[in-house]
Amino acid sequence: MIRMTKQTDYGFVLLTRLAAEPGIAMNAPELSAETKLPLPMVSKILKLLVRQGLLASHRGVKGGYHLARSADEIHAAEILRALEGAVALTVCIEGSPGECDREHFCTVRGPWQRINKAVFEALAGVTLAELAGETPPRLAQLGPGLAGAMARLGSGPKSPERVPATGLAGRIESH
Amino acid sequence: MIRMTKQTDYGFVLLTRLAAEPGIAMNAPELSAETKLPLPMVSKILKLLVRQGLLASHRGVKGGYHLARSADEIHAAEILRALEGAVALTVCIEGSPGECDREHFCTVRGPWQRINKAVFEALAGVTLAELAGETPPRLAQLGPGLAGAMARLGSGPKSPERVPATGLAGRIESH
DNA sequence: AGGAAATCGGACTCACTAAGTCCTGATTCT
DNA sequence: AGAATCAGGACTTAGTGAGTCCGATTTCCT
Repeated sequence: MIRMTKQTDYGFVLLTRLAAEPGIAMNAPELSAETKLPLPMVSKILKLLVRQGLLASHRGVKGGYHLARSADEIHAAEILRALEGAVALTVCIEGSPGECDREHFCTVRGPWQRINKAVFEALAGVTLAELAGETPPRLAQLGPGLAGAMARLGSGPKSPERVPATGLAGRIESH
Repeated sequence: MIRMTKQTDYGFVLLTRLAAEPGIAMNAPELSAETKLPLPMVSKILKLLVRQGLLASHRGVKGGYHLARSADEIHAAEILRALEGAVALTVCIEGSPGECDREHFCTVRGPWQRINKAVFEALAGVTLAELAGETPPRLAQLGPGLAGAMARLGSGPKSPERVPATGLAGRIESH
């Protein structure tokens, strides 16, 4: 089952939340409260996103996080790479020779590169703005909001089952 | 780092090998020897592929495995689903309502479905025949052949480092 | 100047699952 | 009948994702 990690899942939720109100900075406790994600986790991911250049931070009392760039300049592939370290299935990429012993006679190379490229382009074609776009900021603020479902998942009676974190991470049955 | 499991990686190697000589059945020890993959693992994966309908098996002394269908009727998405159980990143699929609490107000749904679809189509667009296609069967038989690189990887001085099995499983840096 | 409230960076534990092995039984050919 | 093969589990081990926590640093406010 190929799926993204919870960290990435959370990351999308956090970024989406921040993108909902451009320019406004939020700190970790605020984001944790709104998304119903555990604070240490939120903090960890925010730090990571800063290091990866997707967020900018401001320290101190009135500190917080905000998007490093406009939400329509950040696409899903970038977010995935920042959080997962990389995106897809094979190592056979044009840019990295020497990684694969089979390079010289590998017949699978071409098709896999095609697959990788298609996957990457699909991910690059979706911006954070689109992901957050239709959310009325009001809803996100008051609501269950963007990560509303997490409340239920988070408050369940100690249920460490294999429930995808936000419901984002999961699977695809053919179609 | 999103990547497929070794099991899937191995599965592709085995299927590609079988596709290289259509109609000819091979048993688990033969496949293990040619691909340099550990026999128990090979056996395990072959059994799985039979259960998933990609391979057909014949028991007994002259038993073995062969493709259940023509290699150009099997595509990568199918193989991935058979081995990974599922293919991609999100659970928000049209066919499965109720899986996600956020369904009603989820703004991320549309774009993620687009991503999922694109990924799936990329995978569905590559057939096993293409993956195996350009391999001269001769080479696969004598050669290092399709899984030749595994010899080196498998015979290394006890190195359980994070080396991708065949070099197939790995990552994509943007491009 | 000093305290409060943030972020930053890292080390750490725990649990789950992928990876791999092995054993027993069922089937088929010679 | 016997040998070779697939079938279907149970089982062990190692790696990593998930989550927590702490000390250090920076910044605002009084």
